[in-house]
This record gives sequence, C-alpha cells and structure tokens, in this order.
Amino acid sequence: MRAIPAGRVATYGGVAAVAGLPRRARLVGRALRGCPADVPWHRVVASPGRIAFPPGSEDYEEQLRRLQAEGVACLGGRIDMRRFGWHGADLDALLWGPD
DNA sequence: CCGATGACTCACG
DNA sequence: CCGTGAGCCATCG
Repeated sequence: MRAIPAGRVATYGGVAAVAGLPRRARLVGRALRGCPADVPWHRVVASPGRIAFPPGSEDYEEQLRRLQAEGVACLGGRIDMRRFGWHGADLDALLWGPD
C-alpha cells in the first residue's frame, strides 16, 4: 500500500494480487479498516475507479478530499484509471526495487 | 457450528 | 447504466 505513489490510485483487487493473494479484494478492504496512520488507504478504490464508500458518507467525503489534495480528479464519482491508475510492479520489484 | 455480512470483482442480460 | 448471481473468506453474533 505504501508503495502506491501519491497522485495515483490502485484497486482492491490489484493490491491483493500484488500481495500474492489473487481474488481476495475483500480482504484488502478489511485490512484497511483501522490500519496504521501512515498507510495511504485513500489511494485504494474499487475496480471501475469508484470510491468504495457510500456516496455522501463521511468516509466517502474524507477519501475524496485526500485524493483531490493529491491531484486525483474524481469527475462524476469516477476516477480515470487510465490516467491515475497505478499499474504496480510485482512483489519482487517492490521489495528489491530497480536498485 | 452456522448463517449473515462486508472499504470487492467479474460475467451476463 | 443497472440489477443479479456467483466467487471470495475473515469476522461476528
């Protein structure tokens, strides 16, 4: 999660896959609940580029604020994944990095 | 032990 | 775009 750069977003399923847990998107959402403060939870959105919280809820607004603060546009409740989507590297690349 | 419940996703109509 | 249904599986009551 912390590997997701500011200004980009990843999907629940994507994070799960990178973590080596394919098809476990729900688990990522569960893990995000009450996660440490230094975890950029707001950079994780649902598959189509939509904030997963119920629109209008306090959590929804909070995430929207944080994303906009990083320059991520959310028009019509949608985030353009082709522009802001983070196509993360595989776990090895994340751990060992390109030097 | 068991059914219900999610910060999910994908396929289909 | 919207609903349905099927996977998913850790938690909860």
